[in-house]
Amino acid sequence: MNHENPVYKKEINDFDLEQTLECGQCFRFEKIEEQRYYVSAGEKFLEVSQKENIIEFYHTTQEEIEEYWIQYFDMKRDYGKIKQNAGSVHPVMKEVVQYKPNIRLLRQDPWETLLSFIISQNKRISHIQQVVGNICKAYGRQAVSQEGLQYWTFPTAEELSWVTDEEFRKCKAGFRAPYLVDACNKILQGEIDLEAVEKMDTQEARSQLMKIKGVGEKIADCVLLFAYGRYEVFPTDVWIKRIMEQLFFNRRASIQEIHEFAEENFGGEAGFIQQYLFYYAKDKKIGK
DNA sequence: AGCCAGGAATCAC
DNA sequence: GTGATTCATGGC
Repeated sequence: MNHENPVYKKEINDFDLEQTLECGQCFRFEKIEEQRYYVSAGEKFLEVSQKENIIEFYHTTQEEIEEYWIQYFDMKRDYGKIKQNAGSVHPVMKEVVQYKPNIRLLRQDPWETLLSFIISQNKRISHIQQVVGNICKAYGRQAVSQEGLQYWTFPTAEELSWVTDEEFRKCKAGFRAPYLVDACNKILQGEIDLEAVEKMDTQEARSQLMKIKGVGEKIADCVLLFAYGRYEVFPTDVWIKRIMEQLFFNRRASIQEIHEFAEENFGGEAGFIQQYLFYYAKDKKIGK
């Protein structure tokens, strides 16, 4: 591999590659060494590395970088400002931000994000990765990167149209297998149009996604945040619930209470703050 | 061995 | 409407 000549090289602040890829928002990455990864996303593939505040891309083209990866890594956003705001919305958030969460919100493909987060329910990140990988290997297409490395694309709804409950179980999807079948059916029959969701307001978009079996509020919000850039949503899983109870409530709180609190206090940056809290909670093993 | 995982469907009340 | 139980699988 020619590591002297990246296709793209950029100085960028408030960005940690490892944190960004391994924080549980995406699942198709492979660590090569410290701060060097293969990343698959939709039908695309990339090698990316970081040294200090320099990010480098390999196995891609200038054109693909401009039309895809810049947006994927949300590279044009000033995360210094985001963190500054996050630290000032509430006294407790200062500590969370001082914990150096240099996570960027990836802008991912809606279909891949939807299926990945259906799989995610009641699973740990490493296991989600396994199942998503199994599905790509079984039903995606084999492709070759710019520098001749083989990888698997994420299968489209069409490519999954013949896949049964049983077949998804062979990929270790378990009880989520029928949910995946339902997602494929609703997309293929046009009952849900993932492109149309882009234009809907967030409430309507959420209720569209929740028509799919196995998609509740939390998974819908993950898709809205990670694929549609709806930064006002606040996906509330077990970790977020625990950390919110500990930092802001000092008691048990319902999901609804937490959402209301996030809306009032975090506003349009709730999604970023959610990622910071998730990182903080997991790293400090809150509630474990 | 038993517990739990970036939850949601289902049933009980 | 809320609360407990169940779901498939793997890792600690």
